[in-house]
Amino acid sequence: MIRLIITDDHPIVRDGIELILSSEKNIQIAGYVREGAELLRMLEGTKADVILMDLNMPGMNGIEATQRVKEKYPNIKILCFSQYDEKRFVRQVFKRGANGYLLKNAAAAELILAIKAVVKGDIYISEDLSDIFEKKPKRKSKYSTPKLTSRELDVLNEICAEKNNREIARSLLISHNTVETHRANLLLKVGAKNTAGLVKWALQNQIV
Amino acid sequence: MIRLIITDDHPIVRDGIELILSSEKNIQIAGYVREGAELLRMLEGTKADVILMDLNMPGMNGIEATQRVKEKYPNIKILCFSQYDEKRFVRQVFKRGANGYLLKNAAAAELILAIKAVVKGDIYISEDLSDIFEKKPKRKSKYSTPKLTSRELDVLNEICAEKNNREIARSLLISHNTVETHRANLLLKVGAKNTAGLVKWALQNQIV
DNA sequence: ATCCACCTCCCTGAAAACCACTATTTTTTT
DNA sequence: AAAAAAATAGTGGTTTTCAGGGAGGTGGAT
Repeated sequence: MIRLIITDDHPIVRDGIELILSSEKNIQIAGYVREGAELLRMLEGTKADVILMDLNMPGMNGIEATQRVKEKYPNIKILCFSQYDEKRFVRQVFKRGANGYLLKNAAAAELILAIKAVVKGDIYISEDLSDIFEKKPKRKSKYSTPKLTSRELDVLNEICAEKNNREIARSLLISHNTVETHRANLLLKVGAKNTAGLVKWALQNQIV
Repeated sequence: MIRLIITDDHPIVRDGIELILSSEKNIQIAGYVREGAELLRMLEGTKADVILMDLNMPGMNGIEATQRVKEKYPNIKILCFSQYDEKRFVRQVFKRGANGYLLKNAAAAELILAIKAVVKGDIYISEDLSDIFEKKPKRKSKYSTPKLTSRELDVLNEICAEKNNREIARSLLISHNTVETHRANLLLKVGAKNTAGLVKWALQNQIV
């Protein structure tokens, strides 16, 4: 029997999942919570095998919740469930230990498939997203803040100073191509999508 | 018997609504479509009393669809159904003839209530939204950042969420040109040079 | 001695951002 | 009722970033 906790702030979604799973005899809904903090509280008293995790929630969001749950209960599988198909969420969430990523426009059958897959120990990723992982088996899921090299930190600092690549190149005395390489590596390491993400990360991690 | 068409691109949501309405004998789901154009096609061959309309859809969005439906079938009631953070569309949809506005985090009972209300001819609006029709508390007084308009704040928020102009346009349901205008004004007002500067300012002023 | 992380540099094509305008409509204020 | 502010949308252009490749050189660790 698979015990499932649904984490989503929309009752409609919960009901939808309930309906879909009602035909599945060996999946049992062990609980329903609206956001991350509530989930952590529930886990103290309730056993679960898998958590269906919405990413966009009020209070503690799904990304943070994924990390917290995995820190405390590494055996609980986490299947992320999101309407956003952006790469950055996928990366971030897997870096924090998620076991699957399902889009909300998935069909009913796919939901059941995905739950069973992650419980079995597999990684499940929605069709539309799988291309993201084909290329890079490189960075294994180390859910710690990525370490930046000193040169990358230099570049990040300059980016936060609102400089563009050519200006950065001039002040670091390197080619603008090199700056672009560092920038690309930064995006990858930090899990950002663009400059906005880099600056946000830098400020939140007190780099600047 | 109330004939209902559900317009939403998430199968999960449809299933949830189905489950909630299964207990209601006099509401019948006459159809299910994923976006506006599909809805219009369906209405040519199917009778309906009320449409539960998601606002944020691929293809034709709910605002445009509302207008089109009302032009052709003024008797069909339209109950808009949207995320909490799409409050700003309330005015727009009512201007186009909507009969109700329900948040997606509404409880099951509220959904049934709302459907019945609009069919009866009433206007139904979610509790959390009624304040919109009273007076507008100025955002600037609250946030001690008198510089930005509320729409600019919306855009700034989305920028910090690492979205590009087209993505922002899609989620605010405006043209990407408009987003660019807001962005240009933001750069001017904040005194930033580029995206990096905007994000830095936003974080330092606790906008996000 | 050789593997590896890091730094360096280069390329292309596409997407996105930025700039400088004009201009209409809607909403709020006076 | 008029004026001001905000929100909307557009044109047409330049610059910058992004996503991919590849590739040579260094210095430290195994």
